[in-house]
Amino acid sequence: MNRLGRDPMYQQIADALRAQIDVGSLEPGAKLPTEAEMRDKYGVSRETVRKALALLVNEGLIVSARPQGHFVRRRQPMVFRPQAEFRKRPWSPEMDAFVTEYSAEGREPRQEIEVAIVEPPADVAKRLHLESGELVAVRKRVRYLDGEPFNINDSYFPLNLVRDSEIMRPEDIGRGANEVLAELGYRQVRALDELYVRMPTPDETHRLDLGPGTPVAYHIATGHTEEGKPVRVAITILPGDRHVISYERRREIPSEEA
Amino acid sequence: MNRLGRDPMYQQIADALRAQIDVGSLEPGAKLPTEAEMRDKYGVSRETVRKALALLVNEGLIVSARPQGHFVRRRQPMVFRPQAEFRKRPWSPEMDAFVTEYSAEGREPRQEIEVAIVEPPADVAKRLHLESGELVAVRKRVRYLDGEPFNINDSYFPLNLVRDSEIMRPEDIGRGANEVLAELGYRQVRALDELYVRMPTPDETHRLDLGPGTPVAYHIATGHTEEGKPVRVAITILPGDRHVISYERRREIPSEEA
DNA sequence: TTGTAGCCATTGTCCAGTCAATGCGGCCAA
DNA sequence: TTGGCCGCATTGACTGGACAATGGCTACAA
Repeated sequence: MNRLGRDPMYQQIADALRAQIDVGSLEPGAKLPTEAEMRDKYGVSRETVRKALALLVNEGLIVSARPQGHFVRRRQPMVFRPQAEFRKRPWSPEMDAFVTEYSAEGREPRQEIEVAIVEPPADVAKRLHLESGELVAVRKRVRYLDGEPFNINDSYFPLNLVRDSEIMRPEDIGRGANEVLAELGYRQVRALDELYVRMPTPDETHRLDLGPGTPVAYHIATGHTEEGKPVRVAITILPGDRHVISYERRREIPSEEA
Repeated sequence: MNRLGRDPMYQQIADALRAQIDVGSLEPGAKLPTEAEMRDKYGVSRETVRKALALLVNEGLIVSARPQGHFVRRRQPMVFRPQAEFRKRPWSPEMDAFVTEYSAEGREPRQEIEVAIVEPPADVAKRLHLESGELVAVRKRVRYLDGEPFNINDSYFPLNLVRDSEIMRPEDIGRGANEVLAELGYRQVRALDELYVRMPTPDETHRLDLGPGTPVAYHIATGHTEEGKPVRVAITILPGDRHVISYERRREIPSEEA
């Protein structure tokens, strides 16, 4: 380990550790050497070692647990399948097997629900075709698995559609909010999903108890009725280290064309 | 700005800057104060200012351009629509409008193609149901827009299906590799998409010229024939700051159930 | 006008140190 | 045995400094 290979020292140290993690000589959950040990081993100052570690933390490869040391991160994703709301059972044997493989079997789910009437955020207002000043009902849910927060799901509905309905009550709706909306005469037949990948905001970091180096998927689904009226926008924040998002697709039947 | 609000100083400084960016008083492209200016303004050492800036860089909010200073990052995502390969024209007017809004109009696309015969990575081998030792053909593509790398797309095919076919030639296939596969008797009718969100590997960072604080989506699509035989795995790496991924969904026709 | 050498503001890298915070483990008392 | 206190190893926060690297700008030369 020297300066001739002209990467900065902290890069070289990070690379060395990353290689050990990739190769498996440092397994998930394993403890890294302490900062002091690495300082002596590489002959640099502690701050330089810390910079190398900070790099890996930001890459999501390791976590620090003061004062125990640094550890290789463990991962165990669970499936998020947006299509499930329109189709409980997968079409294909492939998807069936996939969902089974990643199921959260044996883990204990829980959710907290909160309902409010608010002015919609700009992106929601736009997708619901609302004039400025029109209000929305929002059902905010935080979902937990084994006591750990797993994702945030906020569903927005135009207030004039759902006022006084079951949707306004902060309880679990067994048959689903979509079904309630359908009973009110607004059955969704199509949805448009958008997925953005970015680093979390500080608020998201806090609400989801995210470690540094954990990106999130920002999933925004807009549900439309047969007539094309948007009646629901659902925003889900999915921490990258706890989820796989999956879709199944099928080739169109030729007669499908306009 | 003081220590009483017990967040560390570098957090407070980062928060102050983040607020200015959120509120828009620092617009995309704007130059931040220099480190020396902030050191004086907040009465801390330069290293502490740098730690605050490093935070924002890792959040993807700012970039540093030595020696010009730090700047608020610009974003301009384009649409990635996996369903396009089975369905050129969107179903719904909503998706149509969405694709139009984010189109890459006026920008100049280019791609580099490379073909090789390799042992498949473990995740590919598993999805193609290959025994260990079986080889695959891989078409590696890097797509550019206006000279900037935009995404990486590697498509894997079981070698025994595509040997000597057009797929092995490192040129653009106008009608698509899927069509060639169909002509060979392996028409894909279903696909299973998985999306993972994570920080890029150093290799991806290099190939896509990613700045720090840019997460990626790892999109892995497995195409199946009518009989359920997997014939293609496509892996796409999508930098989070340059893409929106979108899907459209439709409620099933009731008779669809098994 | 064009090229170029060098100045310089700015960020990048690194050091050697101080003091604070944290949580585990062991010691001791009830 | 149990419970609480405390020491200690370890990471976190921060300082004030040094020198390197970079790229734009200016002034001067061709």
